[in-house]
Amino acid sequence: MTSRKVVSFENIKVACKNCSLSTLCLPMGLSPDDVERLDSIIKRGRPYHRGDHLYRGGDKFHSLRVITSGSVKTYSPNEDGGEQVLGFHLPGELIGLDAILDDNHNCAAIALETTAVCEIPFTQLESLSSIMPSLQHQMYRLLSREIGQDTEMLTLLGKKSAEERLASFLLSFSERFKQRGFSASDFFLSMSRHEIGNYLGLAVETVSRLFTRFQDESLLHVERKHVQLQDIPRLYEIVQGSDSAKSSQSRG
Amino acid sequence: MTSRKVVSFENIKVACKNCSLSTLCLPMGLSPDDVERLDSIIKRGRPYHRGDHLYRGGDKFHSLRVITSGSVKTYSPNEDGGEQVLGFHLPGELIGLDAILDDNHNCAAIALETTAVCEIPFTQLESLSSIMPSLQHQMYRLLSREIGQDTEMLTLLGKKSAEERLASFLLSFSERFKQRGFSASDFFLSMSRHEIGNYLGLAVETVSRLFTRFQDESLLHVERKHVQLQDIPRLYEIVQGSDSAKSSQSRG
DNA sequence: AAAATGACTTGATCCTGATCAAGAATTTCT
DNA sequence: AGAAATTCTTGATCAGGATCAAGTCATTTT
Repeated sequence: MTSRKVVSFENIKVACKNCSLSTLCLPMGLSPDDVERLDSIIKRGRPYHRGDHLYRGGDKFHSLRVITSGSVKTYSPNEDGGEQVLGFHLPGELIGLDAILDDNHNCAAIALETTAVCEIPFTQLESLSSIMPSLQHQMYRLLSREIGQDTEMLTLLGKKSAEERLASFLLSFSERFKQRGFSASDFFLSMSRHEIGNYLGLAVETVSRLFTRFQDESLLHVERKHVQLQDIPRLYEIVQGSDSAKSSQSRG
Repeated sequence: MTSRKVVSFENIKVACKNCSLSTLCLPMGLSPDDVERLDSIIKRGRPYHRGDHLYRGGDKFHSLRVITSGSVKTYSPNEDGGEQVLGFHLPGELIGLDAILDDNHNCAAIALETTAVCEIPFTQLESLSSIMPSLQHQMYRLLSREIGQDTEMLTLLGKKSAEERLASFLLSFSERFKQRGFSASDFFLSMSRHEIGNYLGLAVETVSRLFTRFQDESLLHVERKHVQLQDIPRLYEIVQGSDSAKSSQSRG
């Protein structure tokens, strides 16, 4: 056996340069050399199972994390025992950015299904970004993007009706699945109705009723976690908040 | 006149090292030398008047801005002509972070009163942060803080009642004025009731009624924009969402 | 397979806060 | 100063979505 050219399957899989997510992820836009250097500080652990915490509120912050497979819910435990769901994260997405401020996780992250992640020790990432302007720039961009996404969410929670919120939620998943090479119109949601409601500032019952209504209106077909979007353009109209979508076909 | 030691008032005023805000602002935690270097890239223009835009949605992004006096509202124009108020910014606060992503302002910023700002050209800031690890770290922290603040706001809009929202709003100003050396209990709000309502996801009328009610309950005294908080501890109880505050003295 | 558990749906009712409407106070304009 | 335009307040009514309650379906346990 010639050892030089033989690489095990595992070795191929775990490098950024071989990762199908690299165009969505931290290495986005970096040169191959830079990707290699970034890769050298990344740790890949065993996968998490459904319900496992990646980190909890109060945990010491050491690493940012990128989901590589599966999905994750982040949430902020609030004083009175409840929680606010902050986001649902798919492969390629970076979590933990809010913990940089004081080296402490103020939020928690939990696996919604079997989930693998890359861990990026932040101190090392910071050092690396000092000597790699493109990485520094990428970090600024990712942090900025997170802020932009949060402000979109503020608009959603501050101004949108229940149906606009759910339509927006579904289209967000549609777009993100599409980006990742999956169907934009046929997918499984890994979170419960309760979690969707919490995230969108709605009661479970409202979410359930809306799914039923959207199905009655032929916007989608839904069966438990399996969603098939049947009229994406009209979902976009609903998100716009214009009542054009309503008036053209109101109720059922 | 000996020219060496004579410095004009203006020269003193415009340097970070002489600025009373430096402990709240970008220079926070930097060494005097580093502050000096940061200072060298900062531009200080003429003040804005009430209603002037610092930037508009769609403007090309070139600088982050720090408010040095006055106050600023940031908002995101939404499709149907309306707007979502994203924040009210006081001296020492940094705005424009959301524009790093694509070198474009997606939001707008407008002066609520006569307002002075420092402009920090982002390209130069980025170069500087490459060679000044402490500045880079500070930037990461500020971006992370912004994310944390946004997620707090998500909880507010997703879960809190109208009275919890207004109490939270007032205490936020109370804390920020206090940090800046002003009274925590006696201040002027520079924004209109309409803008408060928009920010908090409430109708103007609701905001107005809540002010009246809070006054009836001796939580505060309000006259137009002038607010005097009379029972800060109870306002904190209200924010907690526990109905302890309600039950102890309901309505008036 | 039966029972238990938890997730989801559906229906009935209630309540918070929106909307509509009008008047009062303040600021701006001429 | 007087008129006009805003902003703010207050009252009356309405509605979207929460809450309460019960039942259905799916999954897990024994």
